[in-house]
Amino acid sequence: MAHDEQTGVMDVFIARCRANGLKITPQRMAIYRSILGSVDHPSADAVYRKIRTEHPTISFDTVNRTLLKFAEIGVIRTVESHSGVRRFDPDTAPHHHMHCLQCGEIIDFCDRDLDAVPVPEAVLNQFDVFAKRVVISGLCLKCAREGGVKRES
Amino acid sequence: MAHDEQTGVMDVFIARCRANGLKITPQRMAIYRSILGSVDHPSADAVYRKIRTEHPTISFDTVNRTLLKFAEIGVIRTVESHSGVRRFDPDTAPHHHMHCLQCGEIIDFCDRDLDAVPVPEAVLNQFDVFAKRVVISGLCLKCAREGGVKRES
DNA sequence: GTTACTGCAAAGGCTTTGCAGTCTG
DNA sequence: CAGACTGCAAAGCCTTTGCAGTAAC
Repeated sequence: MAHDEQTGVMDVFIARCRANGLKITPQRMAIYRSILGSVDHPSADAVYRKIRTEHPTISFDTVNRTLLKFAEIGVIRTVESHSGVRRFDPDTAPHHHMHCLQCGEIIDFCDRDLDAVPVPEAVLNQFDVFAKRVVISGLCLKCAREGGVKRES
Repeated sequence: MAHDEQTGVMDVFIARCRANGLKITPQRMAIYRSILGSVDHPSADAVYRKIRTEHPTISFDTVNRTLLKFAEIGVIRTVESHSGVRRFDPDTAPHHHMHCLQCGEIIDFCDRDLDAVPVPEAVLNQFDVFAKRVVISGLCLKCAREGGVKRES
């Protein structure tokens, strides 16, 4: 990511916070910068452990509360998960998920055709649609090689 | 549901258990029958509370363990969730979800066109696909009426 | 009779809440 | 300076684990 692009992203972030009445603190800047660089879908704990290397005094609670706040104002998202642990997604652009039933990994992928699938009119009538995504469940290559899940087809 | 149809469903269920080496117990029968009648996506606790009215002596642990076992052998599914509480889905046929960001409700809907969306070849090459579903995020009518979420577009 | 399941209890993990001190605007 | 944020600690849920007794096959 080029330096001016990074600056631009942070400017948008700051404007977004201000627009929602959130104060700009060093912790929030660090947390946002950290999660922006994540390609996976980290849990609050994963973000905490990563950020701790640069900001040893930050607390887990601040990280967790901040991530929830960010999700609330829409600068990040929470992703659907089967594991019982909440995970966050810094990518708010439309994209889709492959979800491994064995290891729980969630892998992003993009596809213009899937982006374009129409929302049925019946849904539009009874729901205020913000976003849509295709979620594919199955096994990642690694887990498939290791023998798959215990399941009858 | 007609009586013979109900019987048929239970027969399939029993055969499925036997094929996976699971014993048929009154608890398992009751739990399966209970969740079959659910149109929502109950948590283990919800199933427990519902089943308790008919089987006051059943324990929460049995319900929870049984639901996990059922999901393992594929007679039910777990659904992706944002809330941190695991939820189960008795409907193993392909269908899609509307997910309310405010109240967390997950509403099923069916759509032939969405069932038919093709999985990209790039995904097929790096993933063993079991199922796919379209997940629509937004607000249900009730929550939309109550003012929606705090979020900047 | 053997193997697996149930129910109870305890432990474990993640998330949420309350509060005093501190910092942003 | 006022209101909001941070960090610490404790409490709250939900889920998982171990074990003895019991039931299915």
